[in-house]
Amino acid sequence: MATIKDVAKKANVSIATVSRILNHKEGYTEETRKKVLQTIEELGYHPNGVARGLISKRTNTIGVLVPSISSMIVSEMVSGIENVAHQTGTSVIVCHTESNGKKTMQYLHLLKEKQVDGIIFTSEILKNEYYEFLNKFNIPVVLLSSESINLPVPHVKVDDRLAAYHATEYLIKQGHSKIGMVSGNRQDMIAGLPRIEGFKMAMEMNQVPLSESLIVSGRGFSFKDGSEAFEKLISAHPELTAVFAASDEMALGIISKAHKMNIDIPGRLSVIGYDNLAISEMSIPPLTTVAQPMLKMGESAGEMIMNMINTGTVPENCIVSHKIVERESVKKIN
Amino acid sequence: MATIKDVAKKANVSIATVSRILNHKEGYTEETRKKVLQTIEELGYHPNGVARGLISKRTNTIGVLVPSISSMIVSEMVSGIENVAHQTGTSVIVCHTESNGKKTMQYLHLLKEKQVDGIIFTSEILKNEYYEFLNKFNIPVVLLSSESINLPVPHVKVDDRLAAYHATEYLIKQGHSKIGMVSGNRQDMIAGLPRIEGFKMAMEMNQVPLSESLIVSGRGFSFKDGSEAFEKLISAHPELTAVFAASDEMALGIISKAHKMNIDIPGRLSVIGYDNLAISEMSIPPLTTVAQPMLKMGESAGEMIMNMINTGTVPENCIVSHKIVERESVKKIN
DNA sequence: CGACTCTACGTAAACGTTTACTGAAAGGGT
DNA sequence: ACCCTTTCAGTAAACGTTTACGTAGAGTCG
Repeated sequence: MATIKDVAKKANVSIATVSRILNHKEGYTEETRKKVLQTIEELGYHPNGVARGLISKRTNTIGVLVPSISSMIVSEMVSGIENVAHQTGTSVIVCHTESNGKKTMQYLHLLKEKQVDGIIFTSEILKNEYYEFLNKFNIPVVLLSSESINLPVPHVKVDDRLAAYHATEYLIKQGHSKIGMVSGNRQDMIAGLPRIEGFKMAMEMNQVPLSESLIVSGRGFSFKDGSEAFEKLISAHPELTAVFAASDEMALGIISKAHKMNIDIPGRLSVIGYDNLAISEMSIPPLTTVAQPMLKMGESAGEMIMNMINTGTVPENCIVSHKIVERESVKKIN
Repeated sequence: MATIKDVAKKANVSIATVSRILNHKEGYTEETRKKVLQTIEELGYHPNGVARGLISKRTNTIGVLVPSISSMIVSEMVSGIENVAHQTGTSVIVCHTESNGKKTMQYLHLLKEKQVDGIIFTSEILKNEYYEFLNKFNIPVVLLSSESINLPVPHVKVDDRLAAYHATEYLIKQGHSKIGMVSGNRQDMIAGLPRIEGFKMAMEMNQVPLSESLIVSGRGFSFKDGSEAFEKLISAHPELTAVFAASDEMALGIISKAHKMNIDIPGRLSVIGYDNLAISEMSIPPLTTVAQPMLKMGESAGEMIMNMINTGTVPENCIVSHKIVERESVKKIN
């Protein structure tokens, strides 16, 4: 395999010159540049990124930690990250952590050993342990679709509380006043609690009757969780005309279960979801839902981490805006 | 940042000894081992993978090239790959190539520069240009859910023709004799043509009437493609009682369109899909489909590439078995 | 007790780059 | 003609490891 030395020898110059040419520094004539470039061509030489990384302390690689939640929700964000990373010749190592925290620490070690330039934490809370590790080694971090209350780590996310507020308000504006919520895990400080709060807030602000029994939460945010939680909800509150689901998958679970129970959607029951996954336009009926711009969020996170790496500064948090995409699962009533 | 030198100095040994201890070679007493391990702990030393990679010519990193097709179909395979990779401390760089071929070559260059130990090509045909490049630099490759007729590159995939044959035969066994197919891109030598062939073969072998107009193909394999192709198919052949869709997404498109046209599924029309994506159990009705064991395929491909890397030998191809998972979108008739 | 074999460890080269430093030649001003 | 500056280019150190080779001391054996 040809190295920079081979090129230098064959072109009758020093390796320094070759390096300079490759890196577009100055200090050579157009003539030698041509000559070197040509022998590079002849030799089929490609620079060795590992050697470069060793001395430059930059690997042009970032790590992304994602939990093994719905692959659908994650893959778009990762695409966004890759989009901006690849523009600068940076590549992305994705690590799927199980909810199990031990694996996360392992991956952190792995990524540190690989000398990644930065790490993006996705949809996962940043434990102190993780932060200390990263901080100790000066590895830039950004949180994507997550946040940290106490640690000085920048994040990009949508305002879940506000989005849930809007979703609920949307239902109310369509004339609904008997509204329930199928929530995700209440313990989840990122996607669980805030959405519940937003729901409650919208109900209260609009003087819609609200009781705790109108909110039933699942174990997670999955299809099955949604389906099961909905069953409880609807049997306790058969009068409901609308439901806010904390995720699209849950909304699909609701639709599926409702179908089995012969509850027409949106005829008798309206459903609004949360996420705007690709599948939400494939459902019957197509799902009205609040859209998180996953791709854009990924891109923002990518840009943030790149900035941190390049400038060493800590950027501002980025709250991206959600919007409600209206399809056919919510009916206007009255 | 602590290096091996710091450890050596503080522990009063040479760097060689530290290295030997770290790599579990022989040549030191238990006593010195303890001492070194302890100072490693004290210093918070972590080995630098880049430096190691430079000399050992192994980066413990593999690249995975995936086309930007349905993210759903891809993410499981990637998970499989990661599963086996991570077991040996290897990490995975995923590159999303657009169908556009130029980007693929770019990524190949990137991955070569990063000195990945091997590359997995997913759902993409291996052009000669790619192969030559990889071959020139001796980078192991395996094809996942793809194959090459003329190039000596091992692959893992299901037998698409056979699987399509079985899917069609399944329909026939349920009593259907008026069967159409909504196929993907005919030009696609991997997932397009073979599935059509399998369909035809099953029809012929079972003496079910077959005409070219019973097969209408979409541009790709998407929801929309399925929906559009189905519209054409059903208007030309309103007598159909069953359809074989070349992908689950297409099947969902069919179901959705059928719903709009007031065609009951499976009451009046049975549908069988292909892929067994997560969403196929979320549809109404839940989709009967051909399951490709994506996760397992990813794992097999991962194992194959690891083998190639470690032994330098070329493993056998791996044809994994599909199976039909029966849900509720196909009705038995007569 | 000398020769020989192990064992435990150190020395230094190598991996393929980047870059600070140095130097030579050329050009320009007086 | 001399000095100063600029431009082009080479030398060598450094990055943090692994590893081939060398060596000193301890143990074994006749």
